[in-house]
Amino acid sequence: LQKKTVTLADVAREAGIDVSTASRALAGAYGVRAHIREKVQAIAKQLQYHPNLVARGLATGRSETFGILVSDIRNPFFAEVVRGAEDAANASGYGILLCNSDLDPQKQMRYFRSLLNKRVDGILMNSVAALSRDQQKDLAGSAVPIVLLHRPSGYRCFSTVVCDNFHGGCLAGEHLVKLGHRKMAHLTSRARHGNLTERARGFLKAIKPAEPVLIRGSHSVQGGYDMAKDLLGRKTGITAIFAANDAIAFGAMRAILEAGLRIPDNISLMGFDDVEFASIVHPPLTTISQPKYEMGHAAIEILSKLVQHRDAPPEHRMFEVSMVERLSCSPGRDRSLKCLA
Amino acid sequence: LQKKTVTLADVAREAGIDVSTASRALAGAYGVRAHIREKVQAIAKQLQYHPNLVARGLATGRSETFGILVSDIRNPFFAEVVRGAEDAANASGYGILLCNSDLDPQKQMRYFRSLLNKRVDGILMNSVAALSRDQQKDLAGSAVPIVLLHRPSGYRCFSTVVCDNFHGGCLAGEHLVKLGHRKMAHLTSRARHGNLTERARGFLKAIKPAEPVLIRGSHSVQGGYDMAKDLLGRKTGITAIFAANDAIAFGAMRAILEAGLRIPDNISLMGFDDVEFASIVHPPLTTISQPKYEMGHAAIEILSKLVQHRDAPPEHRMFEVSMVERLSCSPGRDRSLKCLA
DNA sequence: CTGAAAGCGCTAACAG
DNA sequence: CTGTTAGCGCTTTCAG
Repeated sequence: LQKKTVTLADVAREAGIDVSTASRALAGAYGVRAHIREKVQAIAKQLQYHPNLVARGLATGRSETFGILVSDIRNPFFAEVVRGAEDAANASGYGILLCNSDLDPQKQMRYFRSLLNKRVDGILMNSVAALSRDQQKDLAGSAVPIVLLHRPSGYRCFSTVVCDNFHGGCLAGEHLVKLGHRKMAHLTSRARHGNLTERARGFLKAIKPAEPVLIRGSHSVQGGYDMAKDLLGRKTGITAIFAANDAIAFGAMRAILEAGLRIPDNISLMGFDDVEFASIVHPPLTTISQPKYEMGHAAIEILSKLVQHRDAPPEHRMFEVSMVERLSCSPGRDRSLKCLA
Repeated sequence: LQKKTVTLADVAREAGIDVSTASRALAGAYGVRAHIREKVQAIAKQLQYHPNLVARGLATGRSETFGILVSDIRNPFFAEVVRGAEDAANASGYGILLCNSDLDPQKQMRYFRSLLNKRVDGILMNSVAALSRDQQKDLAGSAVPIVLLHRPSGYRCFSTVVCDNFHGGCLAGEHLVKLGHRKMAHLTSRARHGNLTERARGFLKAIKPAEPVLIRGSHSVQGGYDMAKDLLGRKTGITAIFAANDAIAFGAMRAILEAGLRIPDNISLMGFDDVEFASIVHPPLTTISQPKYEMGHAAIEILSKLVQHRDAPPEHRMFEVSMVERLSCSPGRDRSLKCLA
């Protein structure tokens, strides 16, 4: 923490040896006599030597840094993933360069480019779905390992970390059906979005032969609010709602309460993700839980591995989901009459 | 995005000039004939040249990167601040290295050190309160500009970005008093924490001569839950609670509801921060709003300025707060009898 | 205005 | 085992 930074040359001079020897001595032994290594290490500590990682990066071609490109860190889902990623990175001596893309293709590509220019050793992106075919090809053509948080439709050269979205959708559907619900709605994204599509597929399959009222909008709190308001205005007589993620569910919750209805008495509500606030809202939200922190962690582990073995094939990890039952759902069949919607 | 990276030397060779000239040409003119500059720029684009920022960093001593050291990005408050910071950084061509310290002094110092080793151009830290005198001196002694999100008690060499916590506390107190509350509680942190202390001071002053029941714990959702549970168990007869931040308020909210009480009918509740979920919980939380995004933005602006003028004095910016009134508070005086607490 | 040369601090082949 | 020699790719004096 000194003003005048001490370099490896200083250490070497003080020890009366060459910088290359000093480098090796500090690098972790191998090919340097024990007593001289210890001496160098002692001097390094005494002089408070700290390697200039920029210089090392230039010499080695590795920056000991990963890039993370999410749509918005304010989304609690990503915050959790990023935290898991950061912890994993830190444990392996890596740093994290954070970028927020808002899923804007332009921004995404610009950030990607700048991460490349900074010579990151790998990149974790939440989605390439908004990118054109050519843009995706550009990413694929770059030399850096990339792991995605969804299954891309096209290129197979990306690694992926996902949860079992399909199964999650099934769990939600099965739960609501078991509770006796027959007329249900599903609130999901308008945009093409691999994960949410899978959730919808699982849900549809599970509630068959029933068919949900399908509403599409923005997969955000505001979007959930808008969709639910629209839904309630239509008087469809549904008794339960499955929101494609918790944010949508929170928005829907507000719309439902504002409409003078009660959860779960009049309408049952389920979410997906299990963000922290799912347990804090009132009523606490029944939702499908995915291991966000672990997924971020796993993504970085994959990148670390890929850095070691440059030629290793992309890796794919799928995490199990589970339903966490709280208080936002109740039996549906016999109550359907009471439904004011 | 090509496999074989093209260097400045490639561009120079193609243009038939020296790398130094090419460097200047791309750097932004100055001292190079217009037509040759354009030629170089054209070739650079055609060859898809992208500067290696690690190399540039080594040469210039600047990394075009800021470090951000927050306790936990999963805290929505910090997510918002970081997003503002990232946007500001990006706008000036900077990147953001994100670290989560959990306010653990060891971790904090380790991260700080590693940011220094990566040669970041400045650091945004949320707090140094957990650090010892000596550790703070270490930070102060480093050459990088540092901006803090609170007023440190000791060293004056840090820049700061804060909101008017004292005034925010006053606003909360005045509001509750105006509503007729006389017996109130304040839920705050156990740890020394500049910002929260200020809020408490403002609150105390505003409700004078009334004296609040003061409860201390962890400034988190769980902490709020525990504190409120403790409080309600004591049967103090309070009719309103001012939580030192929204997280505490959310926890308190759950404890209150679990105790079979209603907000605001039995107990009024106020928070501080105005995170997104303050408007989503039920009832929506009345709280003191501080401009989180703008504060992160401002912090980076200060760092950018400090990078330019290395010798400029530390800068201090205080942001105004405002009360946003939602539905978690109601008149207190005549209801005090109804209070079951 | 432009080229030559030096160097940022470190690593990595290659001799000795 | 250790020192010598080359760079990594870029910026930046300093001459010409």
